Amino acid sequence: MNAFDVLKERGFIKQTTFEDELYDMLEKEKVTFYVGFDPTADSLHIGHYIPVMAMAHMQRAGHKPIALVGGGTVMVGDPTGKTDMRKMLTKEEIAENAEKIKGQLSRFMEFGEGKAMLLNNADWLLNLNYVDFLRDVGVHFSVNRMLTAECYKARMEKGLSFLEFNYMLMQGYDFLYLNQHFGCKLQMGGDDQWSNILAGADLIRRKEQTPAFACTFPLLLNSQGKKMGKTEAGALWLSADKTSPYDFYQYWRNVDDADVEKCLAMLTFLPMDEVRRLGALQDAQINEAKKILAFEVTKLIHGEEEAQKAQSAAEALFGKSNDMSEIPTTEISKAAFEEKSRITDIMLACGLIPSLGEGRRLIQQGGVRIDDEKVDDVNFAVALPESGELIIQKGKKVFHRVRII
RNA sequence: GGAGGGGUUCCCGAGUGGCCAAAGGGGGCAGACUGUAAAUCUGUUGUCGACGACUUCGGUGGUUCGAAUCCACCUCCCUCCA
Repeated sequence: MNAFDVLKERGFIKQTTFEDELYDMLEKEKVTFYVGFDPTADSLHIGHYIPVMAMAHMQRAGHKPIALVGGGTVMVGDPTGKTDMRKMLTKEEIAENAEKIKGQLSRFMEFGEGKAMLLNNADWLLNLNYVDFLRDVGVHFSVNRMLTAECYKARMEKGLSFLEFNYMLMQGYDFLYLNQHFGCKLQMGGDDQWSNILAGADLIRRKEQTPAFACTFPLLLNSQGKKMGKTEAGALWLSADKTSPYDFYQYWRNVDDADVEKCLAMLTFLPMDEVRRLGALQDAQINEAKKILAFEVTKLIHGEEEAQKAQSAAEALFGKSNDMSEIPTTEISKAAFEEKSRITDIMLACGLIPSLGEGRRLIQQGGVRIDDEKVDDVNFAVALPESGELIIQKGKKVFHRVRII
């Protein structure tokens, strides 16, 4: 099956250039393509996962991925769709983030001789000569045309610095560089990158007179058009330190009915027949599909063992099983417990609430239970449990174990 | 460089001397209803030893019994002109 068909069927294709030509090329040859990742944080989040999955599908179909860490381009910052200029990171922060992201990416693809490659554009961007670059690359860009690009619209209102205006040229140059040095012919990325990707493809066609293609993925939006993967704590991260496997699992277990099929198609490797079957389930039955979705995605990101644990924890709390072993747990020393045994203090110590006032509010509204007993006194003093542990429930879905040591 | 307009709580945005911990909306959290869904309705949303106290309205200093509100300086942003 042509890689393009696979991606299309699973909903990965948003826009492409010269679709027919691209299709033919993917049919006939092993295509080297690249996707860029900006090291703005020290972990990838779920938004990056769409491209990662797409790369994996491409690799399975026999093509050669290049994962490009934007260690050079972040120095400038992509203004696309942003209303404000991004906070500038120091060179040290960027280098550190780039390293961590490299580590994460290598879990999702096979790297090595003849397989996927991992590059950092800092290696060629940082030492560019300004005048040479302008004469070499800058001549091919029309400011008039750039200004009409959709991606700068938000900035035409609030202002765009010259620094950021150069971002497009740098990303375009990346593509050219990869084309010249590695025969890269296709750049893929989130749909917000469309303008930047086109810039590169055009640059190659102009300078090298050879074909180059652009292809974008849809952003992961829920049925209401909002970006998915946002939680109270911010983004849904791929690293276990930032988003625990349990929380990660719960996020997918709780997706909107309308989004289940799309998520299964894009975030898992389940065969499409199965995806369609699960997505068609109605009413309460669709919970089955959500369980599978949550398990599969958690497995891909955190491994089978963690996925299993997250699933048993969820079943213990919401369902039939009594296996309570995998709930998030906080250990409190006996001395500390005896000193501060007020329920709100304990919740604060567990990180369940940001302040005592918040805890008080929760209790007043009947949202706190200890070992399934509703707490109705704000100053309730928790008795030292004989078993050495207790389960605090916050709201309907958040469970936390306290173990006295 | 010149002229004008602004910086308010998580976000947007009211407030122009005491009645302001600060309207309204968004978002968040909780309750009801449910399928660990959505929609809807209700409550709540600075902190704390809590009918009180403390910290908050870009920063610093001042006027005043009393300042988010008035004055001075500083700083950042926007618009127009150069």
